[in-house]
Amino acid sequence: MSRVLNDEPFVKDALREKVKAVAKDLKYQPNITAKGLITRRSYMIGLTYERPSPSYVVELQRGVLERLADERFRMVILPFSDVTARIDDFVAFLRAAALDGVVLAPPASDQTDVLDQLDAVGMPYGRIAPQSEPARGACSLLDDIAAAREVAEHLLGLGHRRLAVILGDATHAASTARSQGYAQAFAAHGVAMDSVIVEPGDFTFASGEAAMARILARSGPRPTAVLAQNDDMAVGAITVAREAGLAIPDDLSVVGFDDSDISRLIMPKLTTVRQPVFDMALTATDGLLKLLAGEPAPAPVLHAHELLIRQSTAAPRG
Amino acid sequence: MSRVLNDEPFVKDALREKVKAVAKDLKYQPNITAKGLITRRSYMIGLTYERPSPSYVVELQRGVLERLADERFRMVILPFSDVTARIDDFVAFLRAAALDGVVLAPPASDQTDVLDQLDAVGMPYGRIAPQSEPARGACSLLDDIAAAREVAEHLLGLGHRRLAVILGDATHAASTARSQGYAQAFAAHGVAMDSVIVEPGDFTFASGEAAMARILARSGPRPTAVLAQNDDMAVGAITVAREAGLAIPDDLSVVGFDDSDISRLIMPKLTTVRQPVFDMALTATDGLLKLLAGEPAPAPVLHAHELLIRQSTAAPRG
DNA sequence: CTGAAAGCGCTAACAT
DNA sequence: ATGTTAGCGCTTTCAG
Repeated sequence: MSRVLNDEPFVKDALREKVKAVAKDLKYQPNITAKGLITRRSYMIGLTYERPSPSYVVELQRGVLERLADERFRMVILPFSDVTARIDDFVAFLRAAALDGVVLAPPASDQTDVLDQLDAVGMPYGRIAPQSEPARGACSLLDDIAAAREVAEHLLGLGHRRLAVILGDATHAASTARSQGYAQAFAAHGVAMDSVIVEPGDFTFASGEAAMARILARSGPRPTAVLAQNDDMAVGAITVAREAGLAIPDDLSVVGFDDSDISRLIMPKLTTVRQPVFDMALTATDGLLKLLAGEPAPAPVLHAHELLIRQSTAAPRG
Repeated sequence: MSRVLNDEPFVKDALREKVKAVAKDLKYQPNITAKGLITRRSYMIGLTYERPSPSYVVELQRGVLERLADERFRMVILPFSDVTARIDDFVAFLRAAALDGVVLAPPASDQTDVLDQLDAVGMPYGRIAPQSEPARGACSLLDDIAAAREVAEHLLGLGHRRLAVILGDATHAASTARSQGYAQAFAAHGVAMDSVIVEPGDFTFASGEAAMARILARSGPRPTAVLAQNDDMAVGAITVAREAGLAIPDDLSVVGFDDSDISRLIMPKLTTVRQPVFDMALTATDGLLKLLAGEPAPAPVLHAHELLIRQSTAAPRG
C-alpha cells in the first residue's frame, strides 16, 4: 500500500492501479502526522523574522511559498522579537515547533550563536542576506556595502557635501554594512566623516521621523541630503522635513533603501536601492530544500541590487 | 512522566519536581508529532487568503499570532488563488495540510460550499468579515454597508454630486456590501444611481490606476469625487489623477477603505475607513481555539469601524 | 499515587 | 513482486 502511494519502484502496474483506484474511492488521505513520526519529518519549514516592514515580510513569504508551491512542505511563520537578546529561547522555540528546517531573515541570519545551536540540533537553515560566514547554510547574499556606496555616490555626484545619515537597527549587520558603503563613497569624494551628521534609527517610519526632527533641530548649516538606511525611515524623514517647510528634492534630497511599495507611492518617488527580497527568499528556500534532501550545502547565491534614481534627489540649491 | 509534563493532578510533589529537573537537565523537548498521532491533533491552524494587500495580510497574521502566542498552536500560511473557482481543490488542500482548524479570510469566509465541506470533514473554522451566515464558525463581523454609507455620506455632505466608484474584486462579498452602502447614501441624498460612474477593479493598486484612467477618458463632466473600495486602489487613482494634472483634494476628492499604511504615508493623507483587521483576526482565532477545545460555537463578534477624515477630501470647487 | 503495556497510522525491514 | 511485522514517541488504559 505504502509502496504504491509513495510511487516506489518494483510494483506491478496492475496492483498499482487497483490500489490507487480504491484509495481514490475511499478519499483516502494519508495521515501526515503518523508518517512524520517514522520519517522524522514534519514537512514544515519555518520562516523567522523580527518585526520588519510589511512589504519586506510579504515579499519574503511570497518567495518561500513560491518555492514550496509544488512541494509537500508547508510554511510556518515564526516571528520572534529580540533574537539577539534571547538566543537560547529562540532556538528552543524553533525546536519546539518541530520544523524540518528554517529560513532565517536578518538579524537572525547573522547570529553565529544561532547557527551554532542549529547545527548542534541538526536543523538545516537558509539565510537571507547575511553579512558574514556565507559558507554556512543556504545563503542568499546581497552586497550591501556596494549598494550603499552607489546611493552615496549618486548624491555626491549631484554635488552634495553636507550630508546626514539615518542608521538602521544596530543589531542588523546590514546597518553596519550600509554605513561602510557610505563611508567608502565619502572618502573617495574627500568628505570628512566627522562632517557627516549620523542619527540612530531602527528601520521604522517613526524612528525616521524622530531622526529627521533631531537633524533639523541642530545648529549649524542644514544638510542638503539625507541617506536613510531603509525606505520607511526615508519616508518618515520626508514627512518631517515637509512639515518643516522644506521642499523635496529642491531643499533636501533623500534616499532610502529597499524599493518598498511606499517608495513608489510617495510623491516625489523615492530614490532607493532595489533588493530582490522575493528572489532571495526563493533561493534560500531552494537551498534549504537541497540540504533537507541530503545534498551538500549549495553555493551561496549573490543577488544583484539596483540603484533606482527617482525623484527625491536633485543637485543642491545654489 | 507524561503525567508530570502535562501538569496532571494526582502526582506527588516530590516526583513532580524530580522529573521536571531531569527533563530540564536533558533539555527534553517532547515530540509534538508523536503526541499529535495519539491526540489526533497537529497543533497547527491554517490562515488562508487570496492575494490581498500587504498591510492587510500583515495585520491578519499579527492578529492570529498574537492570540497564538501563549498556545502551542502554530500558524501555517496557506494562500490559495481562486478559491471560488476551485472549491474542491481548496478543501483538499486544507485537508492535506493536516490542520486542526483554519482561519478563513475573504473571499473564502463567505463561500458556503467551503463551509459545508469543512463541516463535512469536521474541520472547525474562524471567519473574517463574512457577509452571510454569521452563525457558522467563529465569526468576526464588520458592518461594511454602514461603513461604506458613512464615507459616501461624508462626500455628499461636502457637496459632491458627480461621483465615481471603483469596485473591488467581485468575488469578495465585501465589494457588494460596500456598493450597497454607497447606494444607500446616494439614495438618501437624491443622487441617481445612473449618474454615478462605476468602474470595476480588483483591490490592487494597478486596477485603481486603470480604473481612474478609464474615468478620466470618459466624455462628459469629470466627477468631483472618487470612492475606491480599498486604499490601494484609491492610491492608484490618486497617482493617475495627479499625472493628469489634477490636484487632490481641490480638483478631485478621493476616499479609500481599510486605513492601510499607505493611506497615512501618501500626501495628502487619505480619508478612509478603519477596519480593525488585527482585532478581527485575533477574535476569530480566539473563537476557533474555543471550538477546538470542544466549546460550543462562540457568538459572532461585531467589530467597530471608524471613518477617518483626513486630507484627500474637500468640498468641490466652485 | 505510580509503573507497565497497548496502541495511534504509518514506513522500513524482513519474509515469502 | 508482494504480504507481514516491528517499532517511531507519545498518551491512555490497566494493574499494582
